[in-house]
Amino acid sequence: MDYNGVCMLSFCGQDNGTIDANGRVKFSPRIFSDFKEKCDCEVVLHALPEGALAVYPEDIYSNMRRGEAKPAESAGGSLVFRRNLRSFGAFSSSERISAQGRITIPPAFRERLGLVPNNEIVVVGVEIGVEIWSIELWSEELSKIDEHAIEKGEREMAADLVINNGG
Amino acid sequence: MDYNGVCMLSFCGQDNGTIDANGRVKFSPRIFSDFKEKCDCEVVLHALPEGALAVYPEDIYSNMRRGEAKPAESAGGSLVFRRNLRSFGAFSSSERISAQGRITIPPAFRERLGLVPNNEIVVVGVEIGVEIWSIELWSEELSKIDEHAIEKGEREMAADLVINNGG
DNA sequence: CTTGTATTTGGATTTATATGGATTATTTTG
DNA sequence: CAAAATAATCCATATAAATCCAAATACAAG
Repeated sequence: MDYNGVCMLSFCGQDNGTIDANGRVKFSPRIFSDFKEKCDCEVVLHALPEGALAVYPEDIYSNMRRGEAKPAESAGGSLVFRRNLRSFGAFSSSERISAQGRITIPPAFRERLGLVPNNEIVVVGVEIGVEIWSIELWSEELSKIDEHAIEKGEREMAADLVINNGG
Repeated sequence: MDYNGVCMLSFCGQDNGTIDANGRVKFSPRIFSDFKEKCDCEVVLHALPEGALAVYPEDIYSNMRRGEAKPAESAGGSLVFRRNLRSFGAFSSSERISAQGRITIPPAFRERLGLVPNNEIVVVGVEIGVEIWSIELWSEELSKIDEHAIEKGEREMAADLVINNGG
């Protein structure tokens, strides 16, 4: 069942939280409800290079990974191919969200992402799933997003000044 | 049976471990479960040139080698082909994972890969199987993977700033 | 060929850790 | 202000890791 009768937007908003002593994160009721509905709590965790832990419903992740044709045949002869398998295999993991809405961050991912026990974290909705950020890395990421948007806007304005006879 | 009812992704994640005094590595319950399911614990070990020991289910390894068609006919006339056969022949070996989830690294592979008794190792999931790395070589490999991902991301963001009239 | 020794292999026991649930406190909402 | 819902804490159980030990095998010497 959907959350409080509100169902239009899935996986949105930001929730602050902490990682408990055993490396577990608890989702807010809203996010928990979305995962129950979309994938019966079966998710894939993927450590992103920019420093966040993505949490996607399983089918979303499958679609992302589809298109890797014939992995076995290609792995023997190609270093590029093996590195590709490594960067997805090593940084992904199937997990299940518990009945209390908690998920354990695999130890191998913790250091890398700043997601160590007792730290403050932010759960960020990204429409197709959520991302878990350490509070420090999230504020850095926000700055980068802002910076990029401002730069892009300025370029757009500059382009608008150029007379375009073809228009 | 699959592990904990979670089965979508096989052979994923990273597990730290050690090689015991007799040169044996123990797989995590997850990885062990994947091998039981996929190949009844019959695997092929293959020492990769980048310094890891690949552990593949037997049929995966067969598929990998199938790309190299008709070895008998080709071997007579081609040095490249003979060398290919040699490097796979010399650096591969069939093994069976024990009932406790342990595997013995053949002595011939140890020195070459830094996989000597009492060393720290990392078992890395690569979707079609796993790789066993010495902790030192793995952190070097990780740096290379990270560097590549970061460079790729920066180029993508830079491209997004360019005004595209065709859009 | 036989016996003694060393090595290796597999399994059992102990110790530590992680998981899930229950309880209590806090906050929110009507 | 009361009731419900959510968050935080704590604890019991289950699970996995580490250590240790015994059996089996291989090896060497006599």
